[in-house]
Amino acid sequence: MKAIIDCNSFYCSCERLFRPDLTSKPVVVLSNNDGCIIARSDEAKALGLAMTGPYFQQRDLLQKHQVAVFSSNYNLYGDLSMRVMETLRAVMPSSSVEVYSVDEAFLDLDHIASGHYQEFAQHLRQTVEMWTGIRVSVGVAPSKVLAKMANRLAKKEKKKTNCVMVLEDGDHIEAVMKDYDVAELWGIGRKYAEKLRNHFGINTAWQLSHMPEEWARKHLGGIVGVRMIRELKGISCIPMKDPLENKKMISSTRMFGKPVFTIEELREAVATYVSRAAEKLRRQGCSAKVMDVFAVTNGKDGEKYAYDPRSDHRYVEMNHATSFTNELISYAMPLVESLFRPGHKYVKAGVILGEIVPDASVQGSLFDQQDPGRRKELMEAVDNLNFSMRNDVVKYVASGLKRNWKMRQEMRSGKYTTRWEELFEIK
DNA sequence: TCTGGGGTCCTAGGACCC
DNA sequence: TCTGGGGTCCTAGGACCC
Repeated sequence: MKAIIDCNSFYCSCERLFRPDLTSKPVVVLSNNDGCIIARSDEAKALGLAMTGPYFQQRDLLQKHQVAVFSSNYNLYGDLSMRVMETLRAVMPSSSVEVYSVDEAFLDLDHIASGHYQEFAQHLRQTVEMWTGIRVSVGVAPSKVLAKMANRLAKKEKKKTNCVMVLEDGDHIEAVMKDYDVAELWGIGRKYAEKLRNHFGINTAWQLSHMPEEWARKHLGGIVGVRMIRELKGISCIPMKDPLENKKMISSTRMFGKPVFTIEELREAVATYVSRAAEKLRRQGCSAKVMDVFAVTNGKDGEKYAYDPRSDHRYVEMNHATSFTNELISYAMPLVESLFRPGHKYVKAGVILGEIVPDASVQGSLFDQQDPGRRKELMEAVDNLNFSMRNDVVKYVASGLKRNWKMRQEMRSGKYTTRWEELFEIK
């Protein structure tokens, strides 16, 4: 059996942890740049606030109902996420925990005897809440897809289910699936949902589960669709992922707080993103061989916003895989030069690192001038300073000092758990 | 003039997730 | 005025090879 454990309105719960006065009040958290609403508490959902709705369009409604609004505070969420995951690893055999996202983990329950799932899931839920203050919901079922379904149902009826739903018995599963909208399945997005409904008259999970595999292969993304059908039948075929796997691609991209028109500013921004991506790369002990830099323009007046993040990009394969910030920046800058077009209004830029390999297997270059050992120490020192003090306490000049383009974050809460100077105070 | 079949590798793009 | 960021996996199709 598989379980998925999922934090309830995670970002909102994190904010509330340090603002107990907001318990059972509506709370929302905004995306970077304070652009969209990306998390809503139950109370905010009840007010009819749309997920990923643009903030400025809903501002009136938010004010009218005195909703507490926060800019996203990823340092805080990341730290609390780690605590939740550590709790799971303490209660479970740690190899059976797959961290799936910042607020979710799949669990392998093979060590639990049939008939004890409910009890175990409740125990998990209570332990996480007690140790971290974060409330979670648990779904248990024979496959990941069905566990996700159970989890969603548990969340929908928190009172009735006490945030846990176990789907074990065949009749129970059938009854639930007959009533479950196919569009809400994990793995069925907007496009497939439309196609299923309009072309094939499939509306429920139950109907979908009875389609032939060959049909799924043809119409539902090939092997992905076949797996979906099997998972719905309770045959687990989406494996648990190895937690030690490294990322295959690392990126850092941002909308600008204000549009950028000059190459100097674009250079600064890209150098900053390179630094950030390189940090992530070093954190997983890897180097990258290729780099892609892109910039998104906002057309001329009246023209539709071209939201293809790769619409204008340049790509370089480096002499050898590296994770040194200065080296990566020196590869990135010529890309910016060749990308930049005077007179354009840039609204976003980013960098993507690819062909990522563990440091241990990087081939040294014959023509390397600097001693890589020394540079490694330098990078570690920089990372440590930036981690323990304040972000970007040490940075490269190329990444700029003024940073006019930096994103807006007007309502960010304190980094209560990761920065001494922002420690939570009780008076 | 006639002009195969099988394989691999790469990239772009589409779909999905949170 | 103002619409996020960071990923994954899969397929189709082109280029190239023998």
